[in-house]
Amino acid sequence: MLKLTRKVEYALIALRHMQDKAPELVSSTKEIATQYNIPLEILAKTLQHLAKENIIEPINGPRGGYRLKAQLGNINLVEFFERVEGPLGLSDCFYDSNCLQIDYCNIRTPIQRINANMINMFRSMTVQDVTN
Amino acid sequence: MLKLTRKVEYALIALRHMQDKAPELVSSTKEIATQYNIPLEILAKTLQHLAKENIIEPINGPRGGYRLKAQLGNINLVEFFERVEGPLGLSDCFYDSNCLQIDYCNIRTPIQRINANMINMFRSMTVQDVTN
DNA sequence: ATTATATACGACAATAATTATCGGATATAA
DNA sequence: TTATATCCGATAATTATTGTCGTATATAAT
Repeated sequence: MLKLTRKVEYALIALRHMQDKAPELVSSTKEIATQYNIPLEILAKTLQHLAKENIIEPINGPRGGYRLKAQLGNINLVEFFERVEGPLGLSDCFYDSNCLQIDYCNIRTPIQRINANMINMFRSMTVQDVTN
Repeated sequence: MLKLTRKVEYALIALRHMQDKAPELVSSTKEIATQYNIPLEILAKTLQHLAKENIIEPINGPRGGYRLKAQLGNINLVEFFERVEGPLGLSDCFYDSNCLQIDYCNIRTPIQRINANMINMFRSMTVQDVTN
């Protein structure tokens, strides 16, 4: 409960790795997977996703890899989580009405308040707060 | 990601249901399950768990059920989540070292900071903030 | 040109966590 | 005695997450 996914963790590890280098230097999937002991294929998918989101820039071919493209200080954690994992919320019912309780639920409003607190908290931090 | 479990939601629904009644009145599992469209057996387990935690009091036999025992305003949400679901944290590595990245991880410290923010936020609210 | 090394990406498989079900026990009010 | 309730371990089903495979495309170096 209330956990980050591996995908998010791998993404953050990779971003921090890139951030620790000079901006023009490139990091390959293999290099990162080896160094942090992350399954190569999963990390590859994750990085491809970040590239599609324009957070990193892919460089094809041998000696290729990725480097940072976006300003990590401009991406707050809610935005980042949603770009990597989709809609964020303590319960699904805030963005999807497929819940058996929804018509009778007596905690929807209070949970929504708490959800708002959580969202605000994550929005007050940027990716750079993690990668620095 | 970052979701509550059904178990926690069912527990909160049940507690609010009890809180809405006069304190000496009893609510049966069946009554709550029916009213909120919750699978009976799961709710039963959840309520048994809450009873073991001394949050509610069981009344055996026909016309039995449960009623509130603890002061919901005295139980903050971190305590509640942990009593219902076990240790709380954005990643397992804060209470369990079974992680392949743990020796090389470059985001452990920053994630721990964020985790602390989240814990503080949930600790600043009580169960009563949900059931009222 | 050829080769080696990289990303790109859809389909699929395995694993783990969550959610739900079953069977039979005990307690007690009517 | 009976009906209705909690109690509780074992297990099954479902879903979400995590991981794998195969193949295609891009490009730098030789």
